[in-house]
Amino acid sequence: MSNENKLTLAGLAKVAGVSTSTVSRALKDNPLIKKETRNKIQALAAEYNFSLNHAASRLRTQKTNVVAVILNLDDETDQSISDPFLLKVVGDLNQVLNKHGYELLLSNSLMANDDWANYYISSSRADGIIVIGQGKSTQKIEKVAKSGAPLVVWGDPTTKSTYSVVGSNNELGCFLATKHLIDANCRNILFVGDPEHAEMSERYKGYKRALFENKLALNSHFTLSCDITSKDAYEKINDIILAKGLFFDGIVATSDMVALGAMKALKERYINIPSDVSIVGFDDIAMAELFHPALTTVKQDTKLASKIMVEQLLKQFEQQNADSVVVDIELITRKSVKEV
Amino acid sequence: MSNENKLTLAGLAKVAGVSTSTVSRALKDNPLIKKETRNKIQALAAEYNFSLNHAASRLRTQKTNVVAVILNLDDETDQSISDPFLLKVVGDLNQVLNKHGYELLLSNSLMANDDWANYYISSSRADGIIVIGQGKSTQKIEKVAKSGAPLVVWGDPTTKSTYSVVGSNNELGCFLATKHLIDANCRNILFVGDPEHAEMSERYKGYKRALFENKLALNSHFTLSCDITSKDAYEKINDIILAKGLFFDGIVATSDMVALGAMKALKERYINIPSDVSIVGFDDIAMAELFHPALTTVKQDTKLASKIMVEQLLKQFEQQNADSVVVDIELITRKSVKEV
DNA sequence: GATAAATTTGCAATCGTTTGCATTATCGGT
DNA sequence: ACCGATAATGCAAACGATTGCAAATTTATC
Repeated sequence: MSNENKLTLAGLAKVAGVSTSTVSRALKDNPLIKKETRNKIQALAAEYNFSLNHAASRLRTQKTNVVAVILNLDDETDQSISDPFLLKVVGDLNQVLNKHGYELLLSNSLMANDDWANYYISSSRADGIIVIGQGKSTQKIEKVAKSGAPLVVWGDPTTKSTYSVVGSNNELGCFLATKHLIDANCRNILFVGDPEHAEMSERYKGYKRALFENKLALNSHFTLSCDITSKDAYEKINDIILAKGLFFDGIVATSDMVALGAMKALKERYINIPSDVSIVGFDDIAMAELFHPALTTVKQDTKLASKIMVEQLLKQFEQQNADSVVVDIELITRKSVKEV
Repeated sequence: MSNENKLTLAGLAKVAGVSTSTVSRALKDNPLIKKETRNKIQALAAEYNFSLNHAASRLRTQKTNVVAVILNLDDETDQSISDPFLLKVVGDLNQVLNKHGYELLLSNSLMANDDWANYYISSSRADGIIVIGQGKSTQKIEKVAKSGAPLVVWGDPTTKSTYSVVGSNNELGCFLATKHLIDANCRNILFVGDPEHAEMSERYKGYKRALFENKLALNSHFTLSCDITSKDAYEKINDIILAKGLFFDGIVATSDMVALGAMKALKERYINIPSDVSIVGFDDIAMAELFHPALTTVKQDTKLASKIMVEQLLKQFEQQNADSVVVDIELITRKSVKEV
């Protein structure tokens, strides 16, 4: 309504009969100001429904209290932006950031130009950047790192980097997953995922190590490259069965969505899970246990991870430097792997 | 790195040998400035990696180019914030907003105080507000509406309101869903959802109308009140079967997550879907077709809805007023309802 | 070549808070 | 009642971009 005559600090000061400095301090409960004056002004502010102009304080303090969260997507497919796992991370981050008094500015890599530091930090839209996903190329991320902007990346923390990466131990996770299949007597294990993608390539290593340590041959036919979407997984599994028949008895999927897509393809061909083919996913999204059979998967603790990411970012706000940190993963055994 | 001597408009002006006004206009490609001057300055800006201080322009122009998106959650459970449907809407909104040059500030109703208009608009953190979900109480929303702030709500558009609501025709959606079950010869149809929740209560009406028009009795035993989470649905279905046995042959679920939770409970008891119990969901989340059996559900077109929501908001930025608009729903028949 | 008209550019105030420093009020002690 | 110390407040200069209006430059006209 009456937006044209919005009450400002100066206006409130006049009402209170004091200077703007006093009001400013009083509202921040600054002990420089006498207790009763503070109370009086705070009461007045409440009464008049006063709210600070945040744009002005940003300009003055050079602090935005905003963190930009960038969903780093490889391809322009709409699919990937709807991966429940990524969105879950966003939701969790939002909770934690809010708790620390920061707001979350959501972006995806398709938007905004390539110079993230410039766009978000220099232009003072945000105080720091959290990138979700390393993607296939870490070029843009490294550019941010080089600029010195506060930065935390959700990705693979075990690979050396100049910036703080927090994430699960992907190699270990996939090693455990593969090992679990081997223990269940699977001998022909398909790896379904995108080995070129940073995090996924670590998972691929884990897969290979498990095979190697168990003296199973690594056969390139058992690497099925596909996007990290259920749709693509569904199609690729369909195709490969059509082309080569059912030549595998286990699947390591690089994400739950991939696993679910694969399961759908199998079910449609009346291939039983887990007796014909065992499968293990990655992420442990909410849906995993709702599926039939309930999906055995490697759980990534997004809640804890979000907490850590924010902590690492806050450290950088205080000029401290922040290392990479690996978040524990856990194999959740359900029903999609046959029992021995 | 060199954050202390960040290049400002004035700095760039000095380099270019012109005034700040000229630079400011040149960067905006203002035709007031001679074409070659514009080019020269733009080139210089690129060379020096210049970026405007957005906080300053906000203050000056009183425009933030930010839209606050509030996830309006009823309960403090973490579950609901991870409902893939809601997050999908956020993702879609982000795409559309970006396309129009706006950024998305994500919030949930638990954060921020109760006076959203004050917090976001008066304090100039955002130019407008999009609320996702009407929740059980529309009090906070009405407060925003009363303040005159640009506002669009995702909810039930068929109920009268003073603000712009965009959403599906929930009554019709659930009517069709129920009708579909009746056509499949279901006679004892359970409604699973929260009739006190704004949108859900409309769905409840649709359910009741379908029963009524088909001369089926409405029995309060067939209304199963539960939260909009798979977990709660799972438990409630479990409980009710334990208490009363399998006294129903159809389920109308108010969301896909609820449907999935219910299906899990049924499957665990070896109740066949759809031959023993048919079920239809609401939303059509990505997972719906991956399930086994693939879930028949009422599709809400989030992409289109997001586009419309943003349009309605932009209208308000131009002082035009924006009506509520209903987005078409569609019954997607898959495999969770028995065929006749 | 002088003047009017059109095109470019610059001046300076403004947006609303914050904060170092100066100033004024208050208080205890003698 | 006076003085120094301490507490409480106010002054005024930033922060950096935008924009109405004035000024300067160029172009057109006779």
